[in-house]
Amino acid sequence: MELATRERLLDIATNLFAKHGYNAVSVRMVTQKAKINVSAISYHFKGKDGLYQAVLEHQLKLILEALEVAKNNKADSPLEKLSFYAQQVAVIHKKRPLLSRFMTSEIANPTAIGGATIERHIAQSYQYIQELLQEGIDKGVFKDTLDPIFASVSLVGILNFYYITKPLTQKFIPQKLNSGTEYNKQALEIYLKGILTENC
Amino acid sequence: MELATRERLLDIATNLFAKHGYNAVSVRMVTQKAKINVSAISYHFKGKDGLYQAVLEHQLKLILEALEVAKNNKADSPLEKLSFYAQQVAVIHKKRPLLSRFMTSEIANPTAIGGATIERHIAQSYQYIQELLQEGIDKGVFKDTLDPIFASVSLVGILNFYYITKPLTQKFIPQKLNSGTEYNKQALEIYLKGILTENC
DNA sequence: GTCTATATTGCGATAGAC
DNA sequence: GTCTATCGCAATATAGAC
Repeated sequence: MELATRERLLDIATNLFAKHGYNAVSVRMVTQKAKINVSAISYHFKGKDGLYQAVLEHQLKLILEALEVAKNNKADSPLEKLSFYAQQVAVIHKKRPLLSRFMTSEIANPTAIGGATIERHIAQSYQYIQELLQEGIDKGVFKDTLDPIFASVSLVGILNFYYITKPLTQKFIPQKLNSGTEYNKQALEIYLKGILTENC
Repeated sequence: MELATRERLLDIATNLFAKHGYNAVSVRMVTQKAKINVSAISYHFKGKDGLYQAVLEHQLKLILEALEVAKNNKADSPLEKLSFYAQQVAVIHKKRPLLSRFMTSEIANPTAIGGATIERHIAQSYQYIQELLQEGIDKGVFKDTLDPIFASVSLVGILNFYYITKPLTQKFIPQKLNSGTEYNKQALEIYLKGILTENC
């Protein structure tokens, strides 16, 4: 069974936009790969902008969903919440292997279509993490010398950089099947050991 | 005294390419800002590709230079070498505030002009860091459970992510004068505490 | 829903005058 | 070194036939 034209276009466009970026991809490329006429883009998505927006929405959807799930962990300690959040990051990257491309591309060179949307997603993530960090500092489990803002950047950075640079590093870093999960585990270990108060 | 045309074009092109990326910038934009005719690009740089290449070369030059300087620290311990390297990262970002834009853009969507060059620069940095980490593990100062490859990604990530996301986060993260240096200091602290063997 | 045909705009490059 | 003028091409978009 073949995918409906709209879904096929969305799939092809996702891969092309992820690899080359919005401006380097023409709607002609997309429709040629889909073996359909150019005008199909306008019919299904009201133009190139609409196509890109549809792609982005699908890619970003999981972020806010995961954030909502994380926020419902009321019972846990800040340490456990941070660990759960980190795990969610790995899950999302596994489900959406191209997401980091879009995020990175929009961070470096925001487009009129995606820039504000991505900014909103990142801002919400940072806010949640900063609250967790502050809670941990107040409770004495995280070092009180920490700046929660800087520390939130460090966490997001250490957790995501592996995926961001993956298209580049996979040429000189051997890839195993569950590397993402393994990286995530070690990165979180380093980070948590780095922010916990000494108790020995 | 005005800058020579060539330098003025280089400067304007650097800012435009950094902000919008290679494909979103036309040579007409550059020359209009410089208040000079389009054909000047071909005259001075043999076309748009040559212009972008000249911009990239200027931006990247400091990376390999800093790496050479770092490698000449034969006397120090792995711990001190890592700290020195981290400090160099902050220095480079201060000298070239737009460098992270180019790196990030090329990582997400490599161009035919810059992709391979950036890859080479990053690979060399990773190799140096991995050697330091291995040396530290062998000497017993870094945890022997560390994977030096993953740990090198974590270090590069935690050190650079602040600069990568700066264009985006500066809208909701208050900026101080020497934030870069301060971030760098705390990030390195977290990372080093995270990889050092416990000795208490 | 998919096609052809076409309108319009902007791109990079360059020959040749000054 | 800088300009004008122009070429050739590819881009997005859309009206209208099927």
